[in-house]
Amino acid sequence: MITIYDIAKKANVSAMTVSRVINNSGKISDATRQRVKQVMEELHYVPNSNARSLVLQKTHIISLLITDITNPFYTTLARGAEDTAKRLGYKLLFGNSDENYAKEKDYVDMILSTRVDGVLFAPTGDGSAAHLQQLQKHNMPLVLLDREVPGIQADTVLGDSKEGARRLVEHLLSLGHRRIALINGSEDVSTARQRHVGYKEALKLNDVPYDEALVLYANYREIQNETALSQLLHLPDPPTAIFAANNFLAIGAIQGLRAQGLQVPDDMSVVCFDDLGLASALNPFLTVAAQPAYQFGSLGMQWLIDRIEGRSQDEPRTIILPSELIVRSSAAKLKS
Amino acid sequence: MITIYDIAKKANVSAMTVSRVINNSGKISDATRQRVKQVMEELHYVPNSNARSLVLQKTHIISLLITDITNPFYTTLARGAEDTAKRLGYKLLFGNSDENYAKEKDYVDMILSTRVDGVLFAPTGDGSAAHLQQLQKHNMPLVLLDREVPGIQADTVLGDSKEGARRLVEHLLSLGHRRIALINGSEDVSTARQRHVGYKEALKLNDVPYDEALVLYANYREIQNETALSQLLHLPDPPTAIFAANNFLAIGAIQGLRAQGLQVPDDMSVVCFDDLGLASALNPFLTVAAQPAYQFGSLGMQWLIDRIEGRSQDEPRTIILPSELIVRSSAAKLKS
DNA sequence: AATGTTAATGTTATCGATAACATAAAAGTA
DNA sequence: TACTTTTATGTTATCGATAACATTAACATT
Repeated sequence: MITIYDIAKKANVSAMTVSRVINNSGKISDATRQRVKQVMEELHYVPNSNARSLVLQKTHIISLLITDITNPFYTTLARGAEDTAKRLGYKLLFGNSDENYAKEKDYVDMILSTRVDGVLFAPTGDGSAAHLQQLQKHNMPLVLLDREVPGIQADTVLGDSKEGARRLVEHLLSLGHRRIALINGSEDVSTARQRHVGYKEALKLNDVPYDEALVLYANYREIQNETALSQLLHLPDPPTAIFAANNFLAIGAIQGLRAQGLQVPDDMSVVCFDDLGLASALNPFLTVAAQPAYQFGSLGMQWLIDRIEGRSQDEPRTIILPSELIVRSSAAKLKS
Repeated sequence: MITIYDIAKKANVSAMTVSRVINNSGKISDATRQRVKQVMEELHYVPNSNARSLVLQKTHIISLLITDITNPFYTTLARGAEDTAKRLGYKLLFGNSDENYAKEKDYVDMILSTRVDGVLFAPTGDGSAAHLQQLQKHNMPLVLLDREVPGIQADTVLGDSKEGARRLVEHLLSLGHRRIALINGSEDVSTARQRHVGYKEALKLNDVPYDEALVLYANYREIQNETALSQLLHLPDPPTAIFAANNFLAIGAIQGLRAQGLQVPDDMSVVCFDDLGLASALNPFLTVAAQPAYQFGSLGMQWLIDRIEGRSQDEPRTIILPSELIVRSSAAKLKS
């Protein structure tokens, strides 16, 4: 590989002069600048950012860790993060934890050893606390996305899980449903807990009794969950509607219902959190609380870079982004 | 940040000894090994991979460049690439060119300056040749994904665009359609050209005349293309079926048809390349030629690492992965 | 006992860049 | 003219790790 020394020799200057040309720093005569630039062109010189990072103590790389690259919520978020990073002169080192603490830990080690400038972190769940502490111990600038983690103080971009859940459930209530099941993510994840709270609130506000038997905790990625579903369907007084805590759970539920010969929304209404990207474009079917995924990424990245570049207050900021209730056709009036 | 020198001082050894402990190289007494390890734990030492890369001339980073992070084909591919990279001890530096040559160029510069060990490259189109040449000039190990680029010799993982197209069109022909439109990606992209060839072949084999007016070249990401569509619909003898060259184009077409009050498949049959991920799970509607996206990524990564680690022959390999025709309900028998 | 081996550790140079300090030549000033 | 200032460039040390080459000390061999 070509180094500044190769350039320096061929242009008859010192390496330092080459460095100055590259960085446009110091004073250089036009003649040498031209000459150096020409040699760089000729030899197709590309600076070695490892060497540069070593002296500058700055990589201009930001790590983005998400939990599921196949979920449109996260890919849209990633796009927001990427666009903003690029605009502000940072590269993205990308990781996918797969909702798996062991993978997440590996990525955290990688992040630290790569000496990235900061991390956009969508935690797997409360168990991410150890990993986040590790990052903070090393003073790694950090912004949390989508999920809070008890015990961790950091800039955080959240969605309005409670409020969104309340509105989805109230939508079902307004359609006449009284037996509404909640198929939730893991109890270990803040959004799942908040959606549960919103669900209870909606029931309470409308004087509908809360029934523990209608609430299931699964895993946000568990597309198929036959047992959970048939458990609900075999209750003495089964639900007439399902509130799924995210898009994958909703699809899993709908597939399960179909497998049992039940139609949505005729035999069962279904609503959920998070829109479906392409799927909704093709077939506007699911009634959802759509979160501003792109904004999660772009705002989070903005905040992170603010911190990296010292433009932030000391105390962490938190924002709760509103979601939008999109009423489509997967939930229908209760047949009396 | 803690360095090996901090460890060395506290453990009363030289930096070299610490390095030996870290890398398990050379001979070290159990006593010192223990002591050094303990100090590393205490100080939460994490090696600086920039420094390491500088001496070793190896980053253990592989760059993955895709053209559209919101397309399920590419996210699934990314997953395959990531899983394989991780298994073989490499990290992923991720980039999204957005089907945009300028962005692609920026990423190529980034790739070179980061001194990654290799690149998995899904090119934007024939215009990527310049970027690929730049990489090859620097001897960067390279595997091309999904699209070939004229003039570039490299390991390449392709889908069977021609064959897949032929089968999709023959499926439409078998349903009685004779006027079949092709809404294609840009002529600048090898897959679009191959799909065009497959389309023509199918017609020829079945003695259906080829009509230029039925063939449109768009852009793989152009979800909405009203003019193109109405152009087709206003032909003297309009098509009864559409073969869209990828999933996005199909969705765009279907949306456009709906906007005109036309139903799929009743008023128009639609088939396309590439499955839809979630969308198909929710609503098995589109008849598609599904490509093994995960395998694109995992095989490509495998090949790339083979090259990086010197386990490959000199001459480039090419593989063409078959696609699977999934017949669903978006294409129906022609009403006579 | 003298010498050769081996095991365990240390020293120095290096990767490719930049910061900080140094210097020579040109230009400005008294 | 002598001296200061400015401009353009060069030298050396440094970032944090590892390779290659020392150097001890302990042990084996004749």
